[in-house]
Amino acid sequence: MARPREFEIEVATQKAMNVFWEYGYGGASLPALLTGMGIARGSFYKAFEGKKPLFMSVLNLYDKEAIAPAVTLLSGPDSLDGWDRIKLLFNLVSGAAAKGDRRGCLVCTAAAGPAAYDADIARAVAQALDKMRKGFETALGASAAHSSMNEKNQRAFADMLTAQYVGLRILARSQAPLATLERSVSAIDNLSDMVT
Amino acid sequence: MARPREFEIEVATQKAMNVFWEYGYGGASLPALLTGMGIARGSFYKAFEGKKPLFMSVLNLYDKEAIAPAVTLLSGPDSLDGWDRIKLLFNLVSGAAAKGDRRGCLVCTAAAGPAAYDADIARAVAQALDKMRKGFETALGASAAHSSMNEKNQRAFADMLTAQYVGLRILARSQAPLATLERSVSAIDNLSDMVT
DNA sequence: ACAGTTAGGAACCGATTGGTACAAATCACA
DNA sequence: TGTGATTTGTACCAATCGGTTCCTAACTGT
Repeated sequence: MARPREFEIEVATQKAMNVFWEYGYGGASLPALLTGMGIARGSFYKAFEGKKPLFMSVLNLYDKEAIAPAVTLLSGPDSLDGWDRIKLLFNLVSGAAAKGDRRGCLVCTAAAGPAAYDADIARAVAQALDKMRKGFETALGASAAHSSMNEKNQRAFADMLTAQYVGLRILARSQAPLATLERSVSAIDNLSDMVT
Repeated sequence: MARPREFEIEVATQKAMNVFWEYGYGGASLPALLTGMGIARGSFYKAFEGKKPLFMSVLNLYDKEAIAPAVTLLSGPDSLDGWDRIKLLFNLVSGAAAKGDRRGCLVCTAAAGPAAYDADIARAVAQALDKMRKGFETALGASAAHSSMNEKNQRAFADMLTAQYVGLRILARSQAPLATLERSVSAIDNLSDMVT
């Protein structure tokens, strides 16, 4: 009953995610977003409500496409020991940097940026990171070496690993030497023999 | 033989540091900087060369006023065990957040922001963080529980602690719940009993 | 074929960005 | 008391920011 949209919202949001991921929220200008999304200004404001609402959608999408898989990895499979899952996750992080991916983590970059002055973004960031934290907690519970820790210490350890994850991803984005990232991860690997 | 400057470069740089610290590099607008520094545009461009050169000076000042003291804490005194110094540092970090200081660390915020696309800033950030890393390494060498670690593992552990520091300071800036920061630090405290 | 409805895209908006130009004010020295 | 040197502050600059307006193009149901 009217002219159909020439693009798909989800595809455009996905492309917007890539732009935000590379440039950050503040660094992604509207023209850059439009180019990356392959649409014009008019279509943009028709389909979305503006830059920030789009970013909130992007955060939601990133949660589905990046956070959730990480949490899934940490939560299973049962055939893999919990601590091995954690080691695997951190090795994937340094591995991504080794392959040249220096974008870091969209949520972590947002944490260091707009979350400081925007309550909505801060809330979304906190929720995403809390999922990571729960993932670490689940993995620790499924670790032969750590499942006997008392609940309080397990929770604290999960928080620490979350902070470690954030730090690593920020360092990756800051162009830190690859060796630095890999040594940090190797130290995590070694912790497996020590922290029980 | 000419009109004297009505302000002191160092004091103005100090004030600029506070503005950058609170708003970040990109978030600190020139008017905001001028207001914070208490000078006018003309004086600014006479005394400094622009926003980015000023920021480089600010990074240098931050290195002196915040990084160096932290490294000093990690490097001594000998009366305090190395690991206790590390614990103290992390407790100071969560303690600052508890007192309402949510600015995080200027260098860490820069790592997540302009360091991604500005090589000069990335270099300065990497240098500052490497000082922290060396501080951690020194402290580990002065720790009864860790001084016997082999050099490679000690280095990796120091890198890991640096990433932990960055993560914590970013989380503090992101308005993360204080309890999260404090649990992370308590986990570091507990590591002392475990990682040897 | 036509009416109704929506998407597309360019022109435009005021506000703000970092940076420059220049005249007036203020000093030191003769 | 000039005179030369330098700072100061204002006016101004082009460029860019995110966002709005509005006309045209394109499609669907009748």
